[in-house]
Amino acid sequence: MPDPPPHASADVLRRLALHATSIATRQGQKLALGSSHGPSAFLVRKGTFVTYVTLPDARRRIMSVFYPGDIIGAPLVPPLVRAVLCAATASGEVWRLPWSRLEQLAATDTGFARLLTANLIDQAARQAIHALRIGALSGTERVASFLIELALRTGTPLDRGLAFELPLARAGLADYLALNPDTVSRIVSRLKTRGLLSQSGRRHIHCRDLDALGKECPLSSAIAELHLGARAPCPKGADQP
Amino acid sequence: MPDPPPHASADVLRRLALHATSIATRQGQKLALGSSHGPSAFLVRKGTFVTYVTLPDARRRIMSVFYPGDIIGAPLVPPLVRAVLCAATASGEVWRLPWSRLEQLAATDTGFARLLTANLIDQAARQAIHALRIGALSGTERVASFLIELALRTGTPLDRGLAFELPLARAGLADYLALNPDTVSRIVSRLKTRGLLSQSGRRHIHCRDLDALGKECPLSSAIAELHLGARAPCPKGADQP
DNA sequence: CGAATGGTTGATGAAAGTCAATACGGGTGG
DNA sequence: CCACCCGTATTGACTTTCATCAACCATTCG
Repeated sequence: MPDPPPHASADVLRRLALHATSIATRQGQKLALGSSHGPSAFLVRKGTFVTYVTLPDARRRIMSVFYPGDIIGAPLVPPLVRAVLCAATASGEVWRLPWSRLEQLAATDTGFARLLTANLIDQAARQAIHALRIGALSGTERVASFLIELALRTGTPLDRGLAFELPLARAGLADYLALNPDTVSRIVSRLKTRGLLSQSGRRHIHCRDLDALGKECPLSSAIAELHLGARAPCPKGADQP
Repeated sequence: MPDPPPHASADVLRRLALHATSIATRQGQKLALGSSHGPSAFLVRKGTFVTYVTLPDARRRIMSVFYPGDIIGAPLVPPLVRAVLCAATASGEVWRLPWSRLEQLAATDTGFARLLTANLIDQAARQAIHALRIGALSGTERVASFLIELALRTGTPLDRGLAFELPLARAGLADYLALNPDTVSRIVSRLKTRGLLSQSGRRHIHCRDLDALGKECPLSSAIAELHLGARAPCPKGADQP
């Protein structure tokens, strides 16, 4: 770990809260990356969010998944292809502020600047891992690596393993992992048959033995290193801007 | 284009030159991303460079391609998997300086800070395009999109088209495009047969009609938008640090 | 000129995509 | 609380694409 985990200190958050508006989100809600007042920045507080683009031939690709603590800046999202920020989980919360305000804060508030840099570097690393996932792994390996990521980031201990919610439906998983919905379904079924996962309802996954799942993909140790330190969501202390 | 093209102004470069060491590189030369003095930063002056990682199962993946004007910071390269920076073209030149020095410069020199930010955002956009390339395009589309990128970035006008050098051999192309060397070879052959490309020697490509090549891939307009503005290599004016 | 490296190409197989029929889950209204 | 309905998920049959292996060819460099 090059840097301490990106735990926003409560102080920094309190200062940030002075400039931000809290937004409660529902599943599928889209958030404009910019308005007439210029580009926006978002801090994820609760839930999972994704950015996606739609290609000329109507294919959709999910570019990134964001977790609590992540900072999303309109200028950092692919500026060419039309990108959309969208709430993935049933309920979520983000803080929004103008990108210019965020830049200003970064210039004047050392604590915030450090937080921002650490988070952006963390995101770049995740992006790199994801590029590897898509470019170098088989379907099963891709699914396994993402499930491990979700388990470590968002999971809660249960019965000697981890339980977590899928922030994406089959089609969303497929769009993120560069696979087909049918293929994702087959792969998940196979993992369940082999006893590596169990599912209750459509979105609840329980993985009894994360190490066994880790054996399914060559990137598991890198993913563990990245996400273990970052597990804690935003610290409490500045709950309402 | 959100920002002016990242032409380093000669002034900024002159200031940067005071802190940097020039390194002439040959094909395949590896550059350490950090030393005992801490992480390094590089500014590409001439030639093409790549970063790659080697997966546990010995597969190699090229993560990024860098062109003149790009700034490479050790902390920004995937910090988990062991990454290597490597000169791709026969001869190249980079300036190296300690990452801490670069940070310091960015904090005190507004012109340089702007240059750095613009370049990092440009790189992020290219990274996003590349993720799309690998995740959403077929083999032929991937190859076409990369050739268009190279033509626009590094090509010189020739006979109503563009001529350029491949910075990577077949295996390198394959590692970057998430394909097999054999498959890349087949695809390039097919493009040549169809008259979209012609090749002289092993690494010289001539594309008579870039629009025709553009029709082979859905991302061509995004790529054109990104790379057209950035064609000019580093301006002259501070040639030796 | 000849060895070595890298490129091409054909035959084959495995993995994932596509299409279509069917099953399930979760919400709604009776 | 149950029955129904819609959207989503699963699964099978088939096709396409790409990877693999192996043999052969072309460049380049000593």
